[in-house]
Amino acid sequence: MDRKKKLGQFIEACRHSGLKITPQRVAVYEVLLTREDHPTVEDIYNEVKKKYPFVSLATVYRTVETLEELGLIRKVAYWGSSVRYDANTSDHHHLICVQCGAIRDVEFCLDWTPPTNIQGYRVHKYSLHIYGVCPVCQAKEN
Amino acid sequence: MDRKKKLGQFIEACRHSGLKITPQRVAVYEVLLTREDHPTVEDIYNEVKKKYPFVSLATVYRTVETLEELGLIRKVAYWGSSVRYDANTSDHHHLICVQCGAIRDVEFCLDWTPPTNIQGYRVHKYSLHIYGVCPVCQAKEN
DNA sequence: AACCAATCTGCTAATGATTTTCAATATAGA
DNA sequence: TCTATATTGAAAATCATTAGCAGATTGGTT
Repeated sequence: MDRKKKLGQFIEACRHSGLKITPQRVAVYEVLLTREDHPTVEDIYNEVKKKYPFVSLATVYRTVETLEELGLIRKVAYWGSSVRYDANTSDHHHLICVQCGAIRDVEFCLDWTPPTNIQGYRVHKYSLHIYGVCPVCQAKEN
Repeated sequence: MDRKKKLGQFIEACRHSGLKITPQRVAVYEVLLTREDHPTVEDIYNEVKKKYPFVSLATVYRTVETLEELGLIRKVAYWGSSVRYDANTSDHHHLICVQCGAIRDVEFCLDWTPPTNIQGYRVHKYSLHIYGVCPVCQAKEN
């Protein structure tokens, strides 16, 4: 579906910035396009390794940084100790499990727009973090 | 003002949990009660060192963990590489500078209450993260 | 189809933040 | 004051992330 389109945009963005299109880069971005759970770099690495067993963790770190600079992915403010990434760069909110750290997109919008100036800060954007217990962790409680 | 009261609650909580009341613990909590900028552990350490030059960074790490377990302080979901702590455990929102990472409390409330169940998550609470450029960084732009 | 310059990659070592280990010390209750 | 137990400081260990470098790939040229 629009995964194809997104990959096309990525190729385009690389060309535009003089970046080379390597299988590793494509693979990293594909993993991010596929997953809904806001994976860590380690998660992405494990996924990419299935296809390219020789890929290096350092390359995955470098690639997510590149993708972020291209504006194709975002860091997600997180709970645990590792950074998580999100290929959905449109405005949306997150649902965070306080037990296991799972992060999902919230499927509704809050129709609220912040003032452009709050307490002297020049405001860019906002995001809502909703904390709770995910269905999987609830099941474990019994 | 109610810093006294909060310290009293802390003493009480320690007694209740069989934790000893040490000058280091009190000092760490006092720093957190005083500061409005959601300091990192390193920040707290530097502040505590003024009073107790021999304090160890490890002790500060241990103490913030203890305080968090007691429910007296909270980790703040963060942007940069170090965890930041907040002695304000009531519901409130944060204003984050995307340049320098400064975090301030937002002085207004959003009168919105999330549903108690969202996409299967049992919702506890939420917080709003507003990103922008703080006055100090704006001044540096000139 | 082979060439070349520039960019990338994988490996390894370095860094920064946080946690653990452990012997010595301080606290709280008897 | 005495003692059991929790806590501390200092140093080593761990985890996530970044940097350095030599060899391999990419993409534009012949």
